[in-house]
Amino acid sequence: MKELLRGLISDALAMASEQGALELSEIPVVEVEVPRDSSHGDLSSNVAMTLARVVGKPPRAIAKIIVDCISDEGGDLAEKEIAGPGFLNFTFSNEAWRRRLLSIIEVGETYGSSGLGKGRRVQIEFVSANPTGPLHIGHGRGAATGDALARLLETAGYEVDREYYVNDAGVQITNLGRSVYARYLELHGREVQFPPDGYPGDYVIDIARRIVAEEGAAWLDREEEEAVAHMGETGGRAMLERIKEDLAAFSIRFDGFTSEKALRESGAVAEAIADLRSRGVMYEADGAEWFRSTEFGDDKDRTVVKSDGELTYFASDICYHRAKLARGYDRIVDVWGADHHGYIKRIKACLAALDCDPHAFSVVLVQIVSLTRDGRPVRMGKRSGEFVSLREIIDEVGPDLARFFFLMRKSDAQLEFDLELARRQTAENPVFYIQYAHTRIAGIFRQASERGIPEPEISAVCVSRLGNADELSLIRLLDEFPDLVEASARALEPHRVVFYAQRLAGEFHRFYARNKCVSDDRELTAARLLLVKAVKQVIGRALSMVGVSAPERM
RNA sequence: GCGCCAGUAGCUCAGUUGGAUAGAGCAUCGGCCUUCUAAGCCGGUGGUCGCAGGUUCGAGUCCUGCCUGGCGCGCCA
Repeated sequence: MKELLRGLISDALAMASEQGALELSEIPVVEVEVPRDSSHGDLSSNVAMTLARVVGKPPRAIAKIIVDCISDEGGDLAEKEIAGPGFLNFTFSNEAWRRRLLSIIEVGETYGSSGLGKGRRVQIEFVSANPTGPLHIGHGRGAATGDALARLLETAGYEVDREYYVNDAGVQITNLGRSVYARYLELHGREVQFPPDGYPGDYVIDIARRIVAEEGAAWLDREEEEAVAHMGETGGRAMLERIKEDLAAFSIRFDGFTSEKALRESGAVAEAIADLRSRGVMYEADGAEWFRSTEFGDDKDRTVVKSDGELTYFASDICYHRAKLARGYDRIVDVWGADHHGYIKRIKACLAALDCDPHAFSVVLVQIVSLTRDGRPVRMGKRSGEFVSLREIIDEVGPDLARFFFLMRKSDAQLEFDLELARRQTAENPVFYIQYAHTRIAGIFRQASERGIPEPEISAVCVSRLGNADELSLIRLLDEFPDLVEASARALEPHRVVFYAQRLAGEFHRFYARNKCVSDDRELTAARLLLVKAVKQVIGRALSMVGVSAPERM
């Protein structure tokens, strides 16, 4: 409807300009929005106010001219008024809303999809947790966010690849190896000092047990270094498998896993560094090699090759992001824990040095989840070995609830997740509130079919009985859906979809409480069935966009 | 010290990228089942939008300075 109104206003401006009522060198972009207060009509525009300075007339006078020039041949408008400092408030005719509903139903399953992305390819990298331990609740939020972003961008017309970057090289894997080795020795009755940087979790013992079961005591006689390397590798592989299982339990799939180790061993990292050298953005100092990232907006230059010849973590990152570019993505989105925000500048710098358009790269930061149980904080952190795994959350509250809670706040705001509350409070749970709306509509259709009422055909005649306030509110909200999807995609903010779903469910429950869908009035029944069918479809779509199921029965 | 994020109702949070009288859920108080699922609906209570300036027709939103909280500032990963 926004588009429709923008057209009417633009035409009016053109006419006013032609008639000399307004002196316009060009027709400006007309902004139209849903007013907060419904007494201000269905849509309002501030053009008259923004034009005031350009045309040199008071806003209300301009508004008057525009209103007089609007030619509403289709009968779409019921009211047009000038209000306050110069707002133009419009109310559409019921007929216009009914036409809108029909067009929504005709679009069908794909309603809400858009061509915003124009089929461009975007890669979303998320989770990317080190394979040194199971996923914890923070990773869960990243997973829910990344996956929802992927779904959102797909809906907005992008072609999306989901990728997990595996940090399976370097110190942390060695530490895992040392930890497993220590447990391995313990299992063979040896007294050992557990490594100070080791991972104390029980899962490390599980890995050691597995190695004992499969390989016996063979490693007792080998060199420690060799054993540690082996156990790091085995452990990392085992952890990655477990991570994949946890993700599967969360219904999250990836199109690809890129291994840091593989990047290093293939020589790709060396190649990336050579590339930067050839671009003249590397230099040597203090025996190390640096990337001149300050030239691209970073706060300080960054070490790429240490003075002992070892590569830094950043070196792999340069390579990985360079590889993303080489794969031809039009956009790159990285979902990171907020504690990594300090890395944004250096990655941007590296991409800029590689001639990548800075707008093509975005980082979505996911803030800490503070987990509480019975109102008391649950401590987290792999170091302490005392953390709540994603798996425990899923087992406790289920994937739908977990996903929904992770997405209930914008991702860069801290989130409090109380497990007991999530479980206990099921009666007033927002997830169920939305799902219940979907279920109720399914119930309406069950009722209709029991009474032998046929699926209504889509026609103008059919919806002609719609027009009360509850019905119109629903159509208005349905109308907003495509804009909502686009805005969420543009802002990379999936939580907006959650809030929309809550609003729509609320509007439906109100409608449901006051209006009977299936009645003896066959025309009205058919009309309302069409309406709620559209509502069901959109609620279902919104839920699926955040990865939450939409049940037919509860 | 520098940088990033946040500060909105008792609590948890939205706020359509600068719009009109700042919203929702929870909590609390009071109503509503002869009706397609009451996991629901309707109403009441509740606010110095951290503080102070500035920008303009108009600021929760933008700019500056301060206050508070979280995080980050390695030849760690």
